[in-house]
Amino acid sequence: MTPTNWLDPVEMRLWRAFLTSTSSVTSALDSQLKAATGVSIDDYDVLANLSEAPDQRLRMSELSQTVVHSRSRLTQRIDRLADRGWVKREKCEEDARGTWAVLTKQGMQTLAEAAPHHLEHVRANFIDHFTPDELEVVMTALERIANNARTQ
Amino acid sequence: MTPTNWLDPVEMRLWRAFLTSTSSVTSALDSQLKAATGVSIDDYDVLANLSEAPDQRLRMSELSQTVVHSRSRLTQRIDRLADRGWVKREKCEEDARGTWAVLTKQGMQTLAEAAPHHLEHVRANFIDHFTPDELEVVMTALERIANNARTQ
DNA sequence: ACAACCTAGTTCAAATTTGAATTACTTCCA
DNA sequence: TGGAAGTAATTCAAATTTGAACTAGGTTGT
Repeated sequence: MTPTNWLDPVEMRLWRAFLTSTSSVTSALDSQLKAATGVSIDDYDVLANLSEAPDQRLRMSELSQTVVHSRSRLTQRIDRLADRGWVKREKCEEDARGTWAVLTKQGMQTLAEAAPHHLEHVRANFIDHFTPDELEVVMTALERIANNARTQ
Repeated sequence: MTPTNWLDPVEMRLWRAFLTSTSSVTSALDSQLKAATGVSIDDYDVLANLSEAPDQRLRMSELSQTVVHSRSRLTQRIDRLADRGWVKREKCEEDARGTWAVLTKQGMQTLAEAAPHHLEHVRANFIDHFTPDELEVVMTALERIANNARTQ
């Protein structure tokens, strides 16, 4: 076995900053969004992705990848969103194994009401702290990371 | 109420990249680490923070802030780590309400065994995808974000 | 000295997530 | 064409997280 390739101090700071910014930003946004609208950030993420998909629908497996949920976790989240009337399931014609998750009118409305609050908080907790230059660099780098993970 | 301050396309890409890179990197690292060592990434984070603290101990409330866990979540995580013999609790002399979470020798050993695997994966999934310039910029920006959240 | 308020940590039940097992289809290929 | 292997999604029980309520100390002002 090769000797451990420790992180140097700068690498370590980057990693720590990533871990901490990640969890503190999402936990702050989650409580703010829940308090204002009753929607969790994971719920919001599902609704937002559906709202932008063609015909406001995505296959369960595709949605589970975009929101980074395990299949069973997504199944159960869609159960709850369906209970609230924000999403419904439809059989998939092309593949009888498949299911579409479809955003309902009510779900669209909920999203529309939540969006202004949420975006305000996304700005306050995240976006507004970048300079324009940083924004570009960080975006590029994080897209590369996200992309790499997606294709693993 | 003021009109919604939507994210422009670049801001949106940054936000999406952050969300996705965040969850896919942590979920990949978590499964790799669990598979190799039986330690979750949250467990690891606790052990690593304790190992670097003076006298390998931190007050529950301080630890809960650094690992971004609610108090009850940390209480229960420490319960489980204590069951495994990796951490123990000690009464705090200065403040009778307080508790120290203390890394045990066994916990230190577990950490030492897990570290090489984990660091390798941190490199493969994250660090190695940055150029040196990006590394600096992203680190600075994310530290600002993390810091801001901490002092809210 | 004591009442009102704050802080540290835990407890408990309900909600959510995990992960292995299961069901029901599809695809591949001999 | 049939059966082995793969994919889509769900189910279920165990593990974890959430959040409100609680216990026990501290702190402050009068």
